[in-house]
Amino acid sequence: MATEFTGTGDPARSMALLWRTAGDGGSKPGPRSALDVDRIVAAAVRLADAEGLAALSMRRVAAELGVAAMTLYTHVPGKGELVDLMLDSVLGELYPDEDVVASGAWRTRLRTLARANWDFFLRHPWALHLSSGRPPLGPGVMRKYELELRAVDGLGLSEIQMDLLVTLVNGFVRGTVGGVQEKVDAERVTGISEEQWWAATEPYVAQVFDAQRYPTAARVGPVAGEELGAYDPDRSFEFGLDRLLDGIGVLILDASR
Amino acid sequence: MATEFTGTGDPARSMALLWRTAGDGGSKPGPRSALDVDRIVAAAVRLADAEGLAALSMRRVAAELGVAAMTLYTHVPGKGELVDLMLDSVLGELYPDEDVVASGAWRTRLRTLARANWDFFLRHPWALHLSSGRPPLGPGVMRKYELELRAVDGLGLSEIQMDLLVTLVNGFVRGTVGGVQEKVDAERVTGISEEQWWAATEPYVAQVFDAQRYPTAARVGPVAGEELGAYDPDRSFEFGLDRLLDGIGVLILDASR
DNA sequence: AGACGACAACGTACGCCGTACGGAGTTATT
DNA sequence: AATAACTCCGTACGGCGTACGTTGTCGTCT
Repeated sequence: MATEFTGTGDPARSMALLWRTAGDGGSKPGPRSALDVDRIVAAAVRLADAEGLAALSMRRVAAELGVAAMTLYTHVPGKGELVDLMLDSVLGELYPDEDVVASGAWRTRLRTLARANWDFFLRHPWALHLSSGRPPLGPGVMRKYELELRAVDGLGLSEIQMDLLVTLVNGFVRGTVGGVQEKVDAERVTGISEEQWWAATEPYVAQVFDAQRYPTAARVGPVAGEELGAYDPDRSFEFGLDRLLDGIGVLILDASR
Repeated sequence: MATEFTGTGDPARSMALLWRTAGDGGSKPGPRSALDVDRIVAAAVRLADAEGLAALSMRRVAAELGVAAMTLYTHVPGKGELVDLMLDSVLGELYPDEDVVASGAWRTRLRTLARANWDFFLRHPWALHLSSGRPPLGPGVMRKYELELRAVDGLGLSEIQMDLLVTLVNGFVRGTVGGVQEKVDAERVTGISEEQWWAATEPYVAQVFDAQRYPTAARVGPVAGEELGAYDPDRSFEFGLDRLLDGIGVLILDASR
């Protein structure tokens, strides 16, 4: 797999699809469609959740809906746009309680924000592999940006700092969840569990590993492997988040002086 | 694109390839090969650097080498293993001066480490899209892990904390570079510049954007867009790194007491 | 009522992809 | 000289995204 690229088509069409502003509801000639964008997007999300981005093909989605592959193209310009729609759609799940990210202490707010994104990526691992460079500017993305800005509002920070901070926390979650989630992904795709993989690989590592050349790794690796292998996988998330929040605290303290 | 998965084949074969422990040098029957693993990996890296992971196909790599597609399979078990080899190979570029990450103040060391990884991902954007869940345990990966552990050694931290810290900084870079690099990626792949894309999209955003519903975004978005659009793209990297280092400083201070 | 035209559905086909398989040619060893 | 191992690679299969054109359905207009 590699990252899907999107936004290659007509922006007007993409925006109309994202905001569902296409049909005016007036009756039109031609048969009523049994399909619509929402059903297609929902089926695609279900498929990607269950089997990963690699399994997401127009033919598979169509099959899921009991329809021929080309039928999808009546409703969606192409796969890229479908992926955009999928992402914007699932982003709507974030922060069901909108007030939670904007009330209470800043530390709690940011922790909630980070945790929500972390859970989100665990629920929809495929979202990790989507380009974040040119996000689909649909309602889901807009809402997410707004709510996250509220979480860092009123702290005496400049607008620039607010934007940078939101980007930072999102980047941190993306980066950190990657390491954990990709293990789960790999297990599902390859059918080989983490333990099986390590058991198969470890003997060969032992053959080539030179403790003279890598003394620090020789000391830390085994301890970390035992401790972190057995523990809850999101320990690195909590650890990182604590460090990050401490650092953000310094900034906020400075800003309030 | 979506993330490439690897490590599906025989671990013994993979490790032998990674460590180049296959041939014993003894003369063997059969014609001498004009090709070898290094040449294949180098060609693949060149291709991926220039045109991205999506353009990396066995046929293209073979063409680059003036050879038929299936010829590659004589030297490499499959595409997954080739990608493993590519990653381990380019990781060897990191930290050409090995002492730099292990000497001086911890803050400088970590800054150097992060910057090196940031530059690395800018040079080889495709590496971002590779699964970090089950890294190819070759010499490049081992060396990287060792050198990064040295950067956090001697600070009074436990082995676990050292491992977590290295993971954290790496995760931060991955997450942060993604946002920047994918803009560049998108530009290369789609042929549409960031400005062109925004110019084409902005009018439609204006139509659907509701400043009542998104007051904070309405306030911050334009400022951030102007300021960060014009500035050096790695400003968010520097900003994030400063926050992160401040947070790590708190941990190290605690550990030394 | 009948004709028209817009629309949904979709069969076929093209050029990509990774790679399984088996054959042809080459060369060090026996 | 015979053998066996080895490299190279032509062909083919089942997947992919999707361009194109046909068919059949239905709301609308005459």
